[in-house]
Amino acid sequence: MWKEKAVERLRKKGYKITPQRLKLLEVLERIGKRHPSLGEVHERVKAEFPTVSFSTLYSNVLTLRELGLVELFSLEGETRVEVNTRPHVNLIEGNRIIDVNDPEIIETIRRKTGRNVKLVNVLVE
Amino acid sequence: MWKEKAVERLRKKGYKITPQRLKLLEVLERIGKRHPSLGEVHERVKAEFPTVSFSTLYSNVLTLRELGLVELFSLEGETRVEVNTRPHVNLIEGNRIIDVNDPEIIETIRRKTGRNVKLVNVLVE
DNA sequence: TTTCTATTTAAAAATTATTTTTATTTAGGA
DNA sequence: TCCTAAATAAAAATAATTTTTAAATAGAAA
Repeated sequence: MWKEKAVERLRKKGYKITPQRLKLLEVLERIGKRHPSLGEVHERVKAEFPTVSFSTLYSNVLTLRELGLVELFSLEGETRVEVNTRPHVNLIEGNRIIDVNDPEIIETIRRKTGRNVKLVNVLVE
Repeated sequence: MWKEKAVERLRKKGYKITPQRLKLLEVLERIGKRHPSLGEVHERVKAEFPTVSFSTLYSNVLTLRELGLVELFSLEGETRVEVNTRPHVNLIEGNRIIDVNDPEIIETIRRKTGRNVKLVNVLVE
């Protein structure tokens, strides 16, 4: 599971496994597929660990990004968290984001652009 | 040209062709390909028409979006302006954005997702 | 088990980027 | 030239981070 991988990587890099971090990992494992905004993640974490401040959450999300455990991207002025760090397609319609696992799309883009694709955000109507 | 099309559509919809708007259209025609942020657009406009306020520029950009003359998308916490309203691929590497006109990519995505594609933002490394 | 200390946390302040409000000015039709 | 709805500029308000700093603590070492 993603959470176990995250704990493992944090440990290996010398980060401390604090209760706040564990709760964050738990929440991301649970709702990461929804590509929550930082504010939404904070709300979810607070629901189960009310003393966690936004700045703590924020700094921990940045740590996860440095370790390659999450990607961040902007949508409508908010930062969204992407837990699926493998190249894939996000179908974005307004505020809704749907994960699409379709290697052919990724491969077509890689082949035609010659670039190493991290994430594909498709705005649809 | 895009600017002429924009003037035409503004007129048809009853919007007034103010000097501030004309300058905005001129700037967007010139630097739109770079996907400038709102702040960058404002700087460029101010360089040639110093009294234009951000709020004026902002409200005019929103008007252009309503008329389908520009698209807006977020990148690293900033709103970027997209003048190319035809479906296409933006190759995004950090702060650099490169337009890629490749109908095959668009068609592959449309076919595989069954959705009407507006814009494809590809994050590459 | 206790100590130690670099790391982490929480709170608050600061920053950045919009978004809204409002009083004044003006483009363009009559 | 006049008129007025639309547009503008300035400022205030809001939203979302990002930074700063002092206090608390995880976990290694004794």
